[in-house]
Amino acid sequence: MPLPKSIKMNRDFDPKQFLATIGEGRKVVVTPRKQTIYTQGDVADSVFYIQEGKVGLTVVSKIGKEATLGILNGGDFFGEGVLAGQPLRMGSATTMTDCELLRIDKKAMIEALHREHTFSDLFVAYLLTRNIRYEEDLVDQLFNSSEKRLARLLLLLARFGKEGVPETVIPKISQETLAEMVGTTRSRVSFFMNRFRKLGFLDYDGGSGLQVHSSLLNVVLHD
Amino acid sequence: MPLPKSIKMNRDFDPKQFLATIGEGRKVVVTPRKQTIYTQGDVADSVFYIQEGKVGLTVVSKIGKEATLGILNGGDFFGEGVLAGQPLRMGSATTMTDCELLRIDKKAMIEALHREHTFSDLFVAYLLTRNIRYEEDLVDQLFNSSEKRLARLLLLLARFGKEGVPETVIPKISQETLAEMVGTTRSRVSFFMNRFRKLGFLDYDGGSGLQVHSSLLNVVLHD
DNA sequence: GCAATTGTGTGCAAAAGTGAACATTTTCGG
DNA sequence: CCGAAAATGTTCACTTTTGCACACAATTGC
Repeated sequence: MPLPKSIKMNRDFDPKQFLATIGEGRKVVVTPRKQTIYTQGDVADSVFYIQEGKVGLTVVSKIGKEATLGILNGGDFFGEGVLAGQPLRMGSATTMTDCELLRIDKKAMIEALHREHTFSDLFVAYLLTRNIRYEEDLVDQLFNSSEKRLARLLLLLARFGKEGVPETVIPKISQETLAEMVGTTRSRVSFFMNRFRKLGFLDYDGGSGLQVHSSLLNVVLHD
Repeated sequence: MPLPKSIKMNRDFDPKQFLATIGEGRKVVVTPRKQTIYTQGDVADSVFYIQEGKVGLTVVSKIGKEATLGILNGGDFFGEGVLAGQPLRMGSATTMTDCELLRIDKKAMIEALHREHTFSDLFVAYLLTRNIRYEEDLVDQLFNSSEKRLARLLLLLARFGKEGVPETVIPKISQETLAEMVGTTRSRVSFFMNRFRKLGFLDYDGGSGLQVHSSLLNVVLHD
């Protein structure tokens, strides 16, 4: 096998081949949307891999405030903290769409990582991109105002479709969730969303999703 | 080899044994403190491993604001973004003490990860703990006020020595750096530091390091 | 279809945080 | 030991953010 130029995330990875590399201790889980996969505080003993669908990761603070740490897609892992020895889930995982997940026992996961390079690479690639994303999110929090953070989030959500397309539709997401991701209050999100709309940076009218004019919204970020 | 219960960070890892597993493309680098290892925007072609010393990671925003993303210690890696295909350094790395680093070419790193399970485990363990730390930092930013964030940071810095010791000395770190890590202004840090001192949560008098009374400072976090 | 829930648009006072100024105090190289 | 440079303490006007409140949509589940 030729040595790769970098450790690549292979999103066209064939699930069936993948399944074959793990013997016991793995199970396909199919869930409808808005289903809880695990809850903050649960005993942790497995890692999940998303074959299909979107999963949201959230945390609740001592005083009941809620934060959304990220939205994961097909090809992503979650609950991997258990591999570092975390005995309990530090947050909750909920499906945001109908999902097909792969639940892998901790033991089977460690075994698979040792046995299959393809799989190990896939996992390391995921960890690296996740690290980069967390770092970017942290920098965003440290540098930017809530208005800019919201603009960035909308751009990130929009870019999930295609590259280079000037405007994209964002599925459907409540201002409450946006607020939890940006780290601000819902009223603030409502205020900025209306501002962006008035400035023509995006369109929405209660119904369905919202249309983001990326090139225009970008102006907010770069001041 | 028996299968481990979890992927453990092995901080007693023998550097010499480690060196042996990597052929060409690795080099021991010895630097005095306050030395720049790489700067934001540099072309990236290698990963670093800290054998000895402390390294700070910083980022500068477009408007010149500076943030410190973390302080790494012996056994940590940095610059690993290159493995995910990042062509340029997204931040700067600077030694905070005299350091002994291992510089590993990207190619040699990927090779080593494929060849040596011990090394691969070490790296994956590092990525996992780093992920957890970033996640915690992000949650901290989303939930807590700057006073609490400062308290948490001081507790984290203090705990680096021993476990269970009620009070510990933090080396020496400027309020400026603390501010960059907490994500606030220096004047604010000065204000809170004095408050903590008046309340007897910590001691310092210009000179040397500062003494943190962990159990007392903990009160700030838990309100 | 209707009631109950969930989402949105506003306004506003109080709290938190910023940024810049200026006075001291410490550190450190020579 | 001295003076410059770095670090710290303090103040203050100004901005941002929060945490409510309340009035209306829009959606969902009987």
